[in-house]
Amino acid sequence: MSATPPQLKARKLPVQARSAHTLTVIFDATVQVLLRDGYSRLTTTRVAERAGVSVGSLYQYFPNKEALLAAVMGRHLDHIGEAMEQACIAGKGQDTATMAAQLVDGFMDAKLDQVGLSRALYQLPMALGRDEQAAQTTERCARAIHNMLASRKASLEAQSMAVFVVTTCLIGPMQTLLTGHEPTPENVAALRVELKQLLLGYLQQLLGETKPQPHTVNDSQ
Amino acid sequence: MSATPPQLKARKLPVQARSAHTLTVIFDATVQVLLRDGYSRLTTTRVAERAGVSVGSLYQYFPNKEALLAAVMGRHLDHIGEAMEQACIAGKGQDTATMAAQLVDGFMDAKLDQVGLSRALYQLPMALGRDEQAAQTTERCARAIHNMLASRKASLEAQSMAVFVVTTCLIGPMQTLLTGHEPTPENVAALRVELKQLLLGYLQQLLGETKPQPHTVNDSQ
DNA sequence: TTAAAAGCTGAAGGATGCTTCATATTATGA
DNA sequence: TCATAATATGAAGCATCCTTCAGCTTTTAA
Repeated sequence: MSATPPQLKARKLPVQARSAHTLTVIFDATVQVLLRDGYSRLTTTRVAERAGVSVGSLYQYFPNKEALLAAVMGRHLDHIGEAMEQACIAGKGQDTATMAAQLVDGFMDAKLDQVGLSRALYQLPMALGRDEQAAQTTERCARAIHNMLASRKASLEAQSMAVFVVTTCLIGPMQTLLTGHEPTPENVAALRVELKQLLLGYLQQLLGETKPQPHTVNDSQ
Repeated sequence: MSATPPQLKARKLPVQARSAHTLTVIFDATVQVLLRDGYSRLTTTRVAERAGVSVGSLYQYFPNKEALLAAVMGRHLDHIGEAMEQACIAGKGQDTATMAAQLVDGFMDAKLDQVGLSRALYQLPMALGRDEQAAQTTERCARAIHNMLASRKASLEAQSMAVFVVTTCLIGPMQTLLTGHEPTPENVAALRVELKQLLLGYLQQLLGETKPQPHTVNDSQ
């Protein structure tokens, strides 16, 4: 199922405690370097240095730099996947509000108890300057959206997080769609419909068109 | 406002038609290389080659490779920003369904009339193999979610796009939050609340707890 | 105790790729 | 027409960095 390309497979599995430790420090160092220096300055030498091991050790467990990154990302993705599966099991058969809460908390918790790694991986593409641009565009869109919504409801100042959600909740679906196989017109059309439903429901709540749905805000942790 | 770091600024602006054309072909070539060969194989030499100009020409307009990427991404972001502002203007003062439709279509159209570029930029981080992993995790989460929802509603087979939206709509907000400044606990808590509202509303529709909201599905293009 | 296995080291090979600059070509406008 | 500015060229310098490997140290288990 998880068919990892051959060049990305681990070269050797640790058998002694010593090497398991080495593997751990290499992982940690990779994340640190990613966070402190960014992807473009992540070199095998630098990782090894930060980890306090020699480059040779690194290459004992990873056939190449790419495999190292793949492993780090794989770990994180597994963590997310695990968390979501648990959340869904916990939500199974429950009421809708609980399901929603499980999904949100499951995802956010999983991301947040690996904040450093999460940030590093998201920023992976955004070498300095580019993430700045992206942030500015988000700001710009948020302003425009706030402005539009203010035409219908004056007291939006306290709702900046809601505007933020409106601004960003379309990103994930589109990103995922576009990252996969070239999207078909049918998929695109279907996605349009669903996203409109998604936003419509949320905006109606936000603009006070529906009475607040009865649900307990389950503040886990 | 758009404070581009000095090393990323264009080195020289075209004054003759000839150089304007050169700039265009360089942009196009960059996108092509990004799509065909991926980020890791995007070299200035290769871009110049594909563009049919010399490397020197490239460096006449961009101080370095990073600036080239920044420019390409900047263009795309501007396009998105522009589109969203227009959408918001069009939606201003309209009914909620229209607003939702404007936002969705505005965003999707903007992304889609630069599909190639969109895909290239999203994949930028995901050198071969890593995007595969990500896709698998999405699949995994979608299955879990489908399973959970099926405990409440049997006929979900026809709703795969809805499940997809549930699976992915949390990504954007978290990604954006984490990519910016280190998130505060207050922001995190507020986001939890909002995302639960977002999902709750959508899930209620999906599970048939609310009568379908009256809204015209505005199929632009 | 000791041979074999596992793990570690880091200098150096080799490849790649960014960037420069001296030179050549083309365009402008007086 | 001609001087000047704009633009284009691409070989080569320079730096970086991935990766290997022969030898050394530590652990295992017999």
